[in-house]
Amino acid sequence: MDTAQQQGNGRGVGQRAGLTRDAVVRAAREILDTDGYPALSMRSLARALGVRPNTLYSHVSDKLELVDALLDDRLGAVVISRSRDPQRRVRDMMRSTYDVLVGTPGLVPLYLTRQGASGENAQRLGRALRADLGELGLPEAQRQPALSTLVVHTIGFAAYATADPARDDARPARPAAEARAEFHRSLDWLLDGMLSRDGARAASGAPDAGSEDPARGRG
Amino acid sequence: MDTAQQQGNGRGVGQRAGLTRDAVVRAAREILDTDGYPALSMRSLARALGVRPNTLYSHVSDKLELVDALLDDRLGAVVISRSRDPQRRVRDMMRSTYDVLVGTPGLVPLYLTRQGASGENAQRLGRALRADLGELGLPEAQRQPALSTLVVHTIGFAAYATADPARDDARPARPAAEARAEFHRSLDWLLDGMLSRDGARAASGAPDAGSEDPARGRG
DNA sequence: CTTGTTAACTGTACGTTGTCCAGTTATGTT
DNA sequence: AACATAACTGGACAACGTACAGTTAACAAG
Repeated sequence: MDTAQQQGNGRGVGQRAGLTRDAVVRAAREILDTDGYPALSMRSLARALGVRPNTLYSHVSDKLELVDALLDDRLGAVVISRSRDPQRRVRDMMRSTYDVLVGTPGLVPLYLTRQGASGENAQRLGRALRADLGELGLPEAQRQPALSTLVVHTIGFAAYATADPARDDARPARPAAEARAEFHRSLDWLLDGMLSRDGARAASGAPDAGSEDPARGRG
Repeated sequence: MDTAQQQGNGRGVGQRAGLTRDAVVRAAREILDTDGYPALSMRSLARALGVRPNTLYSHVSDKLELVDALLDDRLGAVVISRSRDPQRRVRDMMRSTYDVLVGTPGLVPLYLTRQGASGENAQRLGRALRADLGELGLPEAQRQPALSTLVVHTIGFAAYATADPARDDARPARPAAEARAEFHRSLDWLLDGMLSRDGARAASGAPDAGSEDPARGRG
């Protein structure tokens, strides 16, 4: 943090600004926190760094790569629970994930689009959760499905909570605390269903025959 | 369908093309089906209709409005289940929703962003589901939360299933049938947890004290 | 059958985006 | 002290959504 990121735009051609990939990601995160995702463009980011837009491509190959870096970066803020009860651990980590995601609204849909960020932090979190699910008695083969179920559910709720409501209808934009409580409840439902023997039965051996063939899209 | 939508670009100024808002939406849906969401721009849509881009603004106020129309349009393909068992009805409708959503990959994240489309079809589906949830014994106050839980969960899974995997890692891109089965299982879990008395207890009166304060994002 | 109003269209253009190409030159290596 | 590397600039391209000001076809009213 010695020579970098002052916005000194009075720099001639060939003069270095001392950027690093990390500095770029960090600056992007700052824009994200301050002005939200729509305000994050390669150009605004370059401007914030006192640099021409194309310069960024020396440190990041793509906007997509930058976004991926941001996604995983965020996941570093999720706390790995240290509770004694494994179910409580899972619950707390998912709650924490939700809170972190809701903290950066515009980014959330991208977690879905990018299949949940496969970076370092994501893997660390995934390992912890898988271990806990194993400890909770889920057979090996069901752990990964259960994990992505939890993750997708959580991201989905975060995305929904941070969505801007449709412009035309005047729904009063439900407060964040309420959305959070709703997520907590649904998470309990999901965990209950997932971990109860009943749930296991319904999942594997339920009479699926006689289903009325729920038309796979007709348009 | 008499005078419209042939791509006769040899039309002078002031000459009408006979467009209607419906024709525009229909053409947009076609582009969506054929070439996917990224290929849908106001300009490509105009090109497909044999018209200049700004013409579209006579029929649609915005791209956002167009997208909203498309979102709800899609939901029209969801089949309202007629099964005898209300839980089966709910399950089938959510499954159908999933199938429909997966049918238009690029559109799915927008359902989250736009808070699930509040158009005519969405409301029809919502009414049916709420009624069934009532029939299943959920108290009035819990129906709406339960409904959005189901919806968010379903959209989340559809979004995840249709996401293009991160470019760098070579995960073998799990087949669609597998993703579908996974969704079915998770939906059963969720319904089980939601409708069991156990679930109700865990949701309302569980000892939430003593939680280790799952840090709400630390930076 | 004329007249006037409305709204569907075109032409043009603005500002924005991500990204590429061809240079320049500071920096680290030999 | 000469050289390779890579961090930068200048400029540009193709695409995007959308606005403004015209032209004129279609329709209602007289």
